[in-house]
Amino acid sequence: MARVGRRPGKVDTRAQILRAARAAFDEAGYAGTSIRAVARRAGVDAALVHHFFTDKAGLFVAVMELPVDPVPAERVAVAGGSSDGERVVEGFLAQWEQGPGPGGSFRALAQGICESPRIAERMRELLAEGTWGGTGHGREVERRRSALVWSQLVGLAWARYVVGIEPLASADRAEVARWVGPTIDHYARGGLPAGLRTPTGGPQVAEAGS
Amino acid sequence: MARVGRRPGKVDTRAQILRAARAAFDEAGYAGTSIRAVARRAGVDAALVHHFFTDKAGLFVAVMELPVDPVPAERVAVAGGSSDGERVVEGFLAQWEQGPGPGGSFRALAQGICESPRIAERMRELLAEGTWGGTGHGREVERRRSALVWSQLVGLAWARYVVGIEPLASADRAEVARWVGPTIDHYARGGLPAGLRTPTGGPQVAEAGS
DNA sequence: GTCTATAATCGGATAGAC
DNA sequence: GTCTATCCGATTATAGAC
Repeated sequence: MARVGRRPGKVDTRAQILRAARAAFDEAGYAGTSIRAVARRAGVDAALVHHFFTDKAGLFVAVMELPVDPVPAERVAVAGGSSDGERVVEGFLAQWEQGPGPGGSFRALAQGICESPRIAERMRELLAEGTWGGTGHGREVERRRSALVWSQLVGLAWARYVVGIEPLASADRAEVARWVGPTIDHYARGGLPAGLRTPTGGPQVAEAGS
Repeated sequence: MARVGRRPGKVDTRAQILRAARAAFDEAGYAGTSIRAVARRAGVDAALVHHFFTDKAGLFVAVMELPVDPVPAERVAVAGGSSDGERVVEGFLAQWEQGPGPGGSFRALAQGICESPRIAERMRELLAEGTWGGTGHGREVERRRSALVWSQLVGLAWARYVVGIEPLASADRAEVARWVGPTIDHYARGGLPAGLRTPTGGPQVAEAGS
């Protein structure tokens, strides 16, 4: 009874720093965000940030850990049986369009990857680890498919959020998904035996599954 | 006669700064490169760089102006009649693999775009202006095609050069081109009338009409 | 046009007291 | 766990002498 609503004293400082850092990275990017600024925003001291996350890259990696997973969409695309490209694209985009800034998190992530080799490496790990669930056959091909899917998704996000190329920047998610979906399908499960083939051919072939 | 071989006294200082800046950006990225470092490298004073290019972003934009054109490949893809996707991809990659660092220029460019809105805007301009040569019909569609092509190309470069995702990072250019080429073809001239269609299907649909 | 010197900040990181 | 104080390094930008 008395233990029910136990308020976590001061447990939230770390999480608070994380939230502040995430917001700051979203707004100002990786280089544009200082540890001091994060601390100020979180209402704590800068040294605290340090002794929690060691250094700036560590903080960034920690921030990226939980809230936004850069891979799940891709995971779905390759591993899941229902590789509906459109859904994958829409989900991928939706994930980055939660916060206030339009795709601010993506910009921050991209910036971080550019600047810190450590972050880039962390991304590689994430990608590699999340790629194939249990399928042991055709490792090489699966890896290739996964990489190709990811390349298109990341390029799309880049065009939409960072550079702002029209009509990709302003179009509806659903519309963009319609444009890019087939490519994802192609990469994820299109036939590319050896000499390669052209894109899937999808819907026009009666029930394309799914 | 006497004027033939006139050596340009000290005309090369500006160009020298540009070369130095380009090399520096390639190696250390945008944020990692200081104006001072550029000046040191060029053998001139930092103030000179300033009074030539105003600020860091200006220098970067100037650097990007001439040596590497981020769009020509795409221009070929959309405008040129011979929209050979594979060629486009290979040309695009080859362009970034000239210098010492593997794709260092791309990383630098990406970093610059991330950080400086001004650079991002400059990129937007470049993209927009280089997109359609003289074709006035189907502006909207052409723009979309162009944007999609660019999204895939940039995503590929990102995966290959910046993050280093395998097998995209180590594979031969030609091989990567074989993987991605069909997608470029699809975006550049695949049929997507209104309700959209799925990837080209290319060869199997006789003359796709364009 | 070119460079020296310096101003004015601001960044990350550490040591050590509460 | 938390914060104060501080070191040290680097950067942009400017003022002004040759």
